[in-house]
Amino acid sequence: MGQVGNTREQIIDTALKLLLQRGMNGFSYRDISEPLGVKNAAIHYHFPSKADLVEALVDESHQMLKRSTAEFMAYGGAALPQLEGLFHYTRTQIERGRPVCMVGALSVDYEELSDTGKQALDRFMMDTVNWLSKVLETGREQGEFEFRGKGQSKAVSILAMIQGARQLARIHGMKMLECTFDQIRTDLAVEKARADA
Amino acid sequence: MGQVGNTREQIIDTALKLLLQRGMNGFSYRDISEPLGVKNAAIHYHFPSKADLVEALVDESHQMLKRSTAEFMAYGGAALPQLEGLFHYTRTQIERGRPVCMVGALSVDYEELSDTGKQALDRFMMDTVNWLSKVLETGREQGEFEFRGKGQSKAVSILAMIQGARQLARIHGMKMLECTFDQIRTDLAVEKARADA
DNA sequence: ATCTATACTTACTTACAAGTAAGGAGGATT
DNA sequence: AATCCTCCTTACTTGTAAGTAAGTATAGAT
Repeated sequence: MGQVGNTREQIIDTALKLLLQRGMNGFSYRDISEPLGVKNAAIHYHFPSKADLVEALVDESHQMLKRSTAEFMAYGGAALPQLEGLFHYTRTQIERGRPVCMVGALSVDYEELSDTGKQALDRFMMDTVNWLSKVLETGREQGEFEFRGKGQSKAVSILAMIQGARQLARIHGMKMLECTFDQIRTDLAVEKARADA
Repeated sequence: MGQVGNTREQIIDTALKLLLQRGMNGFSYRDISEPLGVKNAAIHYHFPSKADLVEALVDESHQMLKRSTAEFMAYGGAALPQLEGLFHYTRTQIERGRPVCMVGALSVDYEELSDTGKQALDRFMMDTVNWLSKVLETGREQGEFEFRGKGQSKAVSILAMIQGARQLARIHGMKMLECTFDQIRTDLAVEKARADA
């Protein structure tokens, strides 16, 4: 009892899984406290209201993805490995008990979110759009990708696709996700790389 | 009181909006009964458990889309108007108080669904994939569309995209949806129709 | 006229969720 | 040595959700 900051991290880890597995109204503080072996009120100590908790979880998700995209940069300036990094990140999240993404999960409960929660979700989303937007345009300039329209528009559509595919995958299996990843690759591939009719 | 089958339809209409606006655990039988001016138990009379209700709502959504896709056929055999029909259908659903789609909403609560509910959701999804798959392949054969990969794969990715975009639109406004529709059009357009770099 | 099925209402039970108030235990601070 | 801050626990309140059992009103069939 009383380890520095340990409980808070464990709460976030447990609550994040619960939120993404069951939705905002599908879990209670009890579902968090029981597996951690603490009492209900301990959660309220760290996160007075559920709105506070959910907001922290949005920020946590945002930071997690940000840390990963920063790592993808380490693969060099190439765009394709960064896109593949995003695919791999998505796969890993599912394997780690987070079947759907934060934006997908909370879009359903959107009207119940606090104002700051809504803002945090919007920041998360737009930040990701902007990152992918740059990756796509860089990729096109460098001759790695081929696509029509603006980078921003393509980025929105690809993120929508991944988010949707992750949900389809929960219902009909991982092949829905992999099939979508393949379609994104095929759609972006430069002419010579085509293999189909 | 006692009009034949009227209450049941009103329950479905009200509950469908509530489910898509707030998610499966975001509304109660009271939220349905109060606006309809009936008592809580009246809902339980028609739908003994919430699992029964949700299953009926999945079927209702499925039938609604099926009726619409059947109407799109009346536009003639052309593929593009059928795709535009789907876009229009999505827009109309949002305007009518159904911001996200059934598959997107329930994918979050998937593990809480009854077995028959899961099956109904899967049928809905795969039925839609198969319909769009045919539209796309017909469109490609007729020279209306141009795309790489299999029709089935492209259909999955487009449906994932629309589902995701509908959720993004709830958070960041309708332009997210329209931007995605435009991207789908641009991606599918035959060479001569290109307008961008 | 009675019966019966449908479509409810009244009244209730059980369970759990969110949140709070007050107190305790331990380490660090003065 | 006493105090204070952090991180909890105990014990509670209030509200609401799901579901049920038993009764009632009405229409149509017998």
